[in-house]
Amino acid sequence: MVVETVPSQAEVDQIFHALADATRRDILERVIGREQSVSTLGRAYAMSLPAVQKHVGVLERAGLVSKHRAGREQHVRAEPERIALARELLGRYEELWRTRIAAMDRLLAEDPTEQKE
Amino acid sequence: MVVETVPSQAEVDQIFHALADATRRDILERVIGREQSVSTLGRAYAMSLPAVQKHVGVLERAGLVSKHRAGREQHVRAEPERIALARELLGRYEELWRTRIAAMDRLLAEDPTEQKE
DNA sequence: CGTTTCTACAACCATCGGGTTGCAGATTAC
DNA sequence: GTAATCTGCAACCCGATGGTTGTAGAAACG
Repeated sequence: MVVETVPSQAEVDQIFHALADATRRDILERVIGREQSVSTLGRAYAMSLPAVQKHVGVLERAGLVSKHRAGREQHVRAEPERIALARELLGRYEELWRTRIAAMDRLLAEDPTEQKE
Repeated sequence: MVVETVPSQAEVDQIFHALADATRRDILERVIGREQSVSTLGRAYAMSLPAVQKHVGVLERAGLVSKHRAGREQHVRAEPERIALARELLGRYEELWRTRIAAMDRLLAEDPTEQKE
């Protein structure tokens, strides 16, 4: 069963903004289905650790990952439901597209001379 | 049949960045299945026309809309395939998630004492 | 023709984004 | 206790973004 909560525009902004960076998408890929510590992630990229921390922070605020402390290290975990939500949002556009196209076809079939404004 | 072209990271950046703004998402919604001129779009928002033009430009560079001149006015049209592409990209994450989870389950079933590094 | 409308582009400004370095707190290892 | 590791945060730099105003070209209307 699909969760029916409608996220705010600001939340949607955050989700897509978080996805609009190759490093963040790569981090997301790495932690899907297998948690990784922040420092482990940090070693994977040619940038400073604070930079990676910031990326994780952006993903976390978007709800795409969550952090869980395990001793002195912090584990990053993907949140698949949030990813699914983003996909559903895009699905709405496609649904809207089909609806509009269908409506247009129906209109043309009913009365080819009329123009809907 | 699904088009199998793999977009560059920069293209994916552009696509998600274009989607990370409420005004742009609204523009996209408006032009799905029904073209609209730039000035018509401009009248719909509480901002200057150049601002709306810029938003359309961002959507256009991301491939989510295209512009077509009709006399003196320019019509903006949504590109549903590009939206579908974005959705498929997110679908890859979910697929990866299922794959990883399945692999983990299989590993645990085969040898519960071993820990994969 | 002149006027209006639709569009485009340049310049400017404030804010944000992604990167850096440096410092400090907690936890683990020795 | 001391040292090493993992993390977090603040300050800073610079390029990109999102908005503005102003100017100008091209097409439609009178």
